[in-house]
Amino acid sequence: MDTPAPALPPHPTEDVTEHVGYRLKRASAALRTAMDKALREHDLTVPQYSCLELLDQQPGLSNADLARGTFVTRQSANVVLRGLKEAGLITRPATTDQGRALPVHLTPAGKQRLHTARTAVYAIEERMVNAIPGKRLTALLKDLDTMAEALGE
Amino acid sequence: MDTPAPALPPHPTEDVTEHVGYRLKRASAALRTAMDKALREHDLTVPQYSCLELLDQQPGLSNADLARGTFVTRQSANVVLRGLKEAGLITRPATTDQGRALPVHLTPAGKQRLHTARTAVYAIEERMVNAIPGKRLTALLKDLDTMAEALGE
DNA sequence: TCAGTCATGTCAAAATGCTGACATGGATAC
DNA sequence: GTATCCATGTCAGCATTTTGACATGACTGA
Repeated sequence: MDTPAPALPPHPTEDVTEHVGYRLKRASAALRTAMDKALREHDLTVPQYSCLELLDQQPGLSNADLARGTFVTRQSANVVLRGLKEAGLITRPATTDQGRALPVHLTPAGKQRLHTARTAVYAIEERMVNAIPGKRLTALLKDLDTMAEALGE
Repeated sequence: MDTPAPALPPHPTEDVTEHVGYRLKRASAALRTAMDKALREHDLTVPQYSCLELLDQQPGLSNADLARGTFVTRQSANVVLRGLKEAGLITRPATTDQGRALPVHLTPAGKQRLHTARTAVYAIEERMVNAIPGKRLTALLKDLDTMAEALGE
């Protein structure tokens, strides 16, 4: 009798909390909570911060671009942008010559706010990164990417 | 002149999309979307499914327990439970002898619904798991856990 | 006994996000 | 040219989730 091993079933445990999905959600929720708390002191929400960060690196992104980049719908992104404009952190033309996409840019105030908030956020990410063996970091990043792609329709 | 290397900075890239937080969010969002789509055919939302799954493994959990287990507030969990009760998938006493916590249980219909929906969800998780080198799965699970703990105050 | 603390359940209001729908500008096929 | 398709921005309505607040039951320490 030698079936090589009890052959851990494809879905190993009956304990949901052992599943990848659960762990993923848990880690993600923890990050979200930590960022939320940290950003509150800078009067920013997580989606707002995410938009600022993307705009800092790629000025001129459109609403739809930002929606894709922050993993929400165009409609949700639109609301975020309205808030950021209201706060004077971004500019957005009412019209454009070419196409429909309206390019968004950070104002000086926007850059300022982002730069101060960033230190708080980076401190959080540092806590995360330092907690895992440096050796595995790149593998972790790759695996997260791989999973995301495997699910992308 | 021989600084040993460009000495990859503690926060390696200026590209946000390379950060762990971004990848985490991306993977989590992809999973959420996939589950949402799959569960819709079973008339369940992701939080509803999560509650059913937890209750199947640990009958008698309270609303607060489920809130912690699904990473939402007590108030949100309460709304979810109301929906599940409305749909006849769970039972929840109006009062209790001991304490305030009201134990929730699955109805036969609840178990039934869970079992059919589960196959759809497991198929998704399978896509995820199969995409990553089996060797790294346990390390990945551990790292996700480690990160969550590192952030939990 | 009794005051203080904690966890639970719940109400109300606000914020946030999504689905569905529509109009417009651009690109493409014919 | 024109018909079709796609991406964008936006409106409206609905669902979900959170924050803030309050009352209740249980435990603890004085």
